[in-house]
Amino acid sequence: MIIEQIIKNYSPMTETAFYILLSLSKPRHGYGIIKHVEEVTNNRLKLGSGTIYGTLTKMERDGIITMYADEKRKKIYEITDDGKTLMRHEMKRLNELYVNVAKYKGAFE
Amino acid sequence: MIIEQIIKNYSPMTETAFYILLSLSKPRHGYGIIKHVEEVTNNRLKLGSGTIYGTLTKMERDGIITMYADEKRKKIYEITDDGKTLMRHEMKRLNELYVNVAKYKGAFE
DNA sequence: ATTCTGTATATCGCAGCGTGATATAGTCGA
DNA sequence: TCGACTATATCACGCTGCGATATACAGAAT
Repeated sequence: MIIEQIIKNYSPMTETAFYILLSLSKPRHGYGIIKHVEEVTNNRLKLGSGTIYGTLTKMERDGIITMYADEKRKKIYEITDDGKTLMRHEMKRLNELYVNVAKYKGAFE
Repeated sequence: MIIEQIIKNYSPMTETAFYILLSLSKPRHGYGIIKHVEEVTNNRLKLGSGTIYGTLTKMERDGIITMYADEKRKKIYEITDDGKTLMRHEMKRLNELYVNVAKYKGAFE
């Protein structure tokens, strides 16, 4: 899958997809990602099993992540270069969002 | 609809829902929201008609927004107090996201 | 020994959302 | 009068996140 198509299909990224890829800042397996997401969101976000394994399968199919190691009871994934490009793109979008939050937040107080 | 239920149902907010509510920092009608979203996102985000009118109907039903004026060809909406509470909640979440972007962005360069 | 908690993955159907297409209609300038 | 823009409404489609369900191994406690 070409990178333009990937960006189109994955933007705007859901919070779930974003935190899964963020967790792959280092190689991790599904369950490890669930725990890492809980950690960085202070237990706010708890991913369901259907979410994590479904998303990982889809992301691997699309070339955003790849199998790093397949241990007996752990499938460890890492992010690909296309996945990193996608994340940089998404982080730019989040920056825009943050700027607009700062600009308009007074209207909602 | 009670505020806890609203927050649960609308979190995490989609980018679309967020920019619609952000546009209601002042009273606006559907088409005006579409144009305002294009403006604040530098033409990146163009809401489809199905998105805007469907979302506005749903938000009004849930008490997040309310009819401000019903002119001949313009239905103008404004955000309610519950809608403002929801936005403050969402903005807090976006802050968390932004902090994590800053923390991990080096891993994707 | 058994039971409970935690680790680990997979699949299914449900509900919700964003979207483009389609329809309708008024306005204003070329 | 023709096109571009304003303005709203509804429909079916595809995708996503989710909880439920299933399976299975490990270690600790009773």
